[in-house]
Amino acid sequence: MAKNITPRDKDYSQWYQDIIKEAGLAEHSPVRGCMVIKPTGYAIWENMKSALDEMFKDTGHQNAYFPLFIPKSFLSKEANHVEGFAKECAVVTHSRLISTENGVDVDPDSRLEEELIVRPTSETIIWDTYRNWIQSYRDLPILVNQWANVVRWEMRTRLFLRTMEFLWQEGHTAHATEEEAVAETRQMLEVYRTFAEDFMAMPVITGVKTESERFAGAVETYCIEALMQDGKALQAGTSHFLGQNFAKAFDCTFQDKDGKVKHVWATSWGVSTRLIGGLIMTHSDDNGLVIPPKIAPVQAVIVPVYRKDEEREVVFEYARVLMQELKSEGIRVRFDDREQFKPGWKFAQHEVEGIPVRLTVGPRDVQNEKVEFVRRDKGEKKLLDRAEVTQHVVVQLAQMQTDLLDAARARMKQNTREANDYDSFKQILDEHGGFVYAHWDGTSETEARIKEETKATIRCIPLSSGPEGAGVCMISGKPSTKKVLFARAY
RNA sequence: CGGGAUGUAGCGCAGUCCGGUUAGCGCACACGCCUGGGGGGCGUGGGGUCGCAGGUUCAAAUCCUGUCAUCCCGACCA
Repeated sequence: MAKNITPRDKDYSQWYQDIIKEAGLAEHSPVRGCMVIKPTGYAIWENMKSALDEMFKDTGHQNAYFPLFIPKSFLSKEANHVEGFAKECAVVTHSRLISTENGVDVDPDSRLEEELIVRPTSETIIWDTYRNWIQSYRDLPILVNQWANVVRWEMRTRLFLRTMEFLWQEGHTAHATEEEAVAETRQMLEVYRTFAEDFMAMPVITGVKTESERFAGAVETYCIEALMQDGKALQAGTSHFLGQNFAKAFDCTFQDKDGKVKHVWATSWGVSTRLIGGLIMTHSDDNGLVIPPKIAPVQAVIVPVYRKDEEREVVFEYARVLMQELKSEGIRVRFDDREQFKPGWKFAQHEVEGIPVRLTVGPRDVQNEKVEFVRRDKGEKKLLDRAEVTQHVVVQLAQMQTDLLDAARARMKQNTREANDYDSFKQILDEHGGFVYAHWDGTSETEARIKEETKATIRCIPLSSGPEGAGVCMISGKPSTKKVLFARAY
């Protein structure tokens, strides 16, 4: 039905790229692995951003901004951190260009005394800064977030899911006690879970990462894991308890109430534009993008239908009054009065773009005081009395929001299975993909072997969901207190 | 970074194997008329250094070398 969109069952990866292109979310830049986020894609990000930002403020955080460039020496201070990021850093070595016959070249005389690293994440520069902000327990906690871009030199990239430069937010907090820092880590994980479910309509499993999947430099990494339509998992957000690792590396101490000098306890947490990829792969269909109303840049579009100029006039008037009425209810509405496109073309295009609600008005409707209503996720047309339109739209936008979450939850449930031995584990992965709960002995050797043999990784050790009960590891037969969550992942 | 594929108008493609008029088609775009409740019709137009750089040749989209980018599969990662 939709031109230019490859059906999911034919080629899921191609479908994903087609959606991004046809819905006008982003495109490739001339530089490998980077993307241009187009206005529609950026509007989605802005909506996500403002919802999250409000949640951060509500939990006591403030925004600040730290620089893009980090002195090379900073990266070497926390051993695990260095090791984790060393292989994917962009390095600035020179500060000038000179004109040549063929254009420009790097001026060899402009070599920097200390090279600069384009931040892959900001822990180091932030902790170097916090050291100066903190002297006493009275200076704590520091609850700061920043919205920024970061660069990680990736081998293989995919629009939104993994790009060399991406947009994100990174929260960095400093606390006087371990308990407080852990509570902060858990609190922000909960913020992410709430955001994913309430705004993105994307159900997630919360849990703890294993040592091998842990953030470089963290003591514990918590995460939200989502399940995409093709049965692959997506890490959608992380919240790290950093212990005193960075405080020690950057000599960040405070004098406590008891007069003793102690190292500060830290957290960091982030979500990125990767979430947009998750959003696409959670709800969209073969006709194009489907996005929850709370995140949709345009929530309702009005399409006029007319033949003659007289009809055009009355239909436009009817539509404009309706638009104002919807606007006054706080609905993001667009009146598609473009002359160059036919109604049928507009219908198809709005579906590709994922506008949640479409209202069609023609001469017949003006005559009969009706409006045609269609919801993007349902597709059925419904003729409404003019008087009930606005209320209906308000109700249906809210309903669509919960319907999308319910549908995604049902799909997650349907694609979550338990394996009690390694053979059935492999069989489930090959036949269905999805989430698989299984017993694991807790060793990284076993984890590595499973990954090697099946491509599945431990997504997390679930916090509150999933099957309870002890058993034995499907590989080693050693005791396991609880099943952990496996999947092949993006 | 290894293996494979691709790059020709804004988009999708043919032409490349086997070099030879003015590089073609569909959609989109501009203009006109008919149209308009699910991607309309007819007509007339505009738009290309064939990814880029070298080379072979009387002659290169086509052959050779290099390079950049994209996609898929691996290794690495949010």
